[in-house]
Amino acid sequence: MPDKRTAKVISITNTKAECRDCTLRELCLPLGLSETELNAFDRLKKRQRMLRKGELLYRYGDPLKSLYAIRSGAVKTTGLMEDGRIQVTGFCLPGEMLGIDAINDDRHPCSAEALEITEVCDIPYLALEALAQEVPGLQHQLLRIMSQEIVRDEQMLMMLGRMSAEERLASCLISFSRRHARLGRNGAEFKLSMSRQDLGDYLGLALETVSRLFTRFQDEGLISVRGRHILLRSLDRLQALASGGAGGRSVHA
Amino acid sequence: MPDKRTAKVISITNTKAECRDCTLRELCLPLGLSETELNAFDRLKKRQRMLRKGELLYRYGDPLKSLYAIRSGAVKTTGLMEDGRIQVTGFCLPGEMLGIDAINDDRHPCSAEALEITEVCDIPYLALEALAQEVPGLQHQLLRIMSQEIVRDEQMLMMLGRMSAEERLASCLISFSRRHARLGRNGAEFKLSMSRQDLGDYLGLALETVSRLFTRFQDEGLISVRGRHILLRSLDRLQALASGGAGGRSVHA
DNA sequence: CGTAGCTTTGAGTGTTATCAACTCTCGTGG
DNA sequence: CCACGAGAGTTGATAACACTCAAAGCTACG
Repeated sequence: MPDKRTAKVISITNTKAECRDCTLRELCLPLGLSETELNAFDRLKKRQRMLRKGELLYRYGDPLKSLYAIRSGAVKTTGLMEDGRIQVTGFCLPGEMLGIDAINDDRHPCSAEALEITEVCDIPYLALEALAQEVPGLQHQLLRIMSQEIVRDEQMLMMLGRMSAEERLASCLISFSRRHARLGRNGAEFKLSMSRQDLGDYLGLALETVSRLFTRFQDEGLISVRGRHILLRSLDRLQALASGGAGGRSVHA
Repeated sequence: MPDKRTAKVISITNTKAECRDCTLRELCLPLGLSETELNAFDRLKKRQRMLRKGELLYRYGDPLKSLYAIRSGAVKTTGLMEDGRIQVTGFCLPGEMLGIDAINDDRHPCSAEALEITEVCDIPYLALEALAQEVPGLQHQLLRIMSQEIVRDEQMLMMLGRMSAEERLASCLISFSRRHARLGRNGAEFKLSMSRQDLGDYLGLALETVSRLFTRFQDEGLISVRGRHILLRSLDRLQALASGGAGGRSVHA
């Protein structure tokens, strides 16, 4: 996958990164920091770099050096079972953080792979923890983000444990929609950066099932699909589906 | 469920609790704190109280006041779907912590219910966060515990997303075994404090499936079951089962 | 323009859910 | 001490949802 010919084009790697100038400031780790705190945080030497599609940010077992923030693009994190089965534990979009599950024992318990050209921001962890000791707002924000990750995982547990295939895909689409909207993009129309296989490995479904569901949702007028291009046509009915509502008909709660 | 007659017996509630005297010190939040740090931590006013079977420690939506550590007994945490379906997101045994998923937005995103007589330790959260700001070891330990929770949830995702019913129950039994052993108890023999229904709601299975699996495991000589009393007869073969090994035969890796 | 990988679609199967009846256990009160 | 009842657990029959295997259609990239 590494391609020699484009290598020098990517030498934009290892630029210094400052949050004060970043458009994602208010969606990312620095959210809620005061002016002073933000300045302190920007003294932390963060690195910005670029990953090509398929490149790994870190790999299962790697020692924890940094946490990562996505600036653009998309990343999937995958856990591996002994017998080779894969579970995608999450997709990361811009403004979201990555790697906090490594704090527990200083090693990454999963691998992270870029799904497209992706800019990430390295935040050296030891320095971050030290700084959080000084800056109350930062400690709080760090704890908050970790707690949020736990909540997300628990919602995912609910999804995998108790939802039908249909409900899972509907929830997933709604989640993507919300996260796109958060970035100021159109929440009703977006391009998936992951394959059907990845979606299946995330939702606990076979890729064929995911594919069939896309066609079904389209036939029912819920969405339009062309390959990875998605248009949500009825968010209401999707939402009803996602929460176990009666077979896709919209429900007036 | 609340029973007037036993009420005054339970008035051991609201005792002050000190970690220095607690046998679980090395398994719980204070793990790894220095003598000085532990003293500082003990200045935090923690409360000890008792829950009877069925009592709720907190309920979905409650504001975050404290984190909780289990001293004895067992607790289950449950998320609820709009249509009433339940997902048990975890079981908590002594030495384990509870409530950290509430930090994200200052409300508990799930309910916590005692499965038997249970002693818990209230750790007021605001004071804890403030203290963590002063005591580096404590901040670190707090971050570590949260990260650990994320790792656990991710393993659970793998389980629900990719494992068969058989593999799920085997993993679950092994997990209980390890956690009992950690407490210095016999890891091969223990009493489940939860119903088949609870186990099903945790593993994403119907209670009937759980029941059938117990009988099957027993027939195959993997375990002995009498109601909630479990004896693990072949940890090796269970382990093989849990990791997708060939139908229960022991595998020489 | 060809090829490799991704996606769709179909047919058949299997695991697990659901529904229903029966049994066991344990706590309660007679 | 025994009888009773309720909740928990077991077992069986049936059905559905999603998986697997297989093949054909697309897309995108070189």
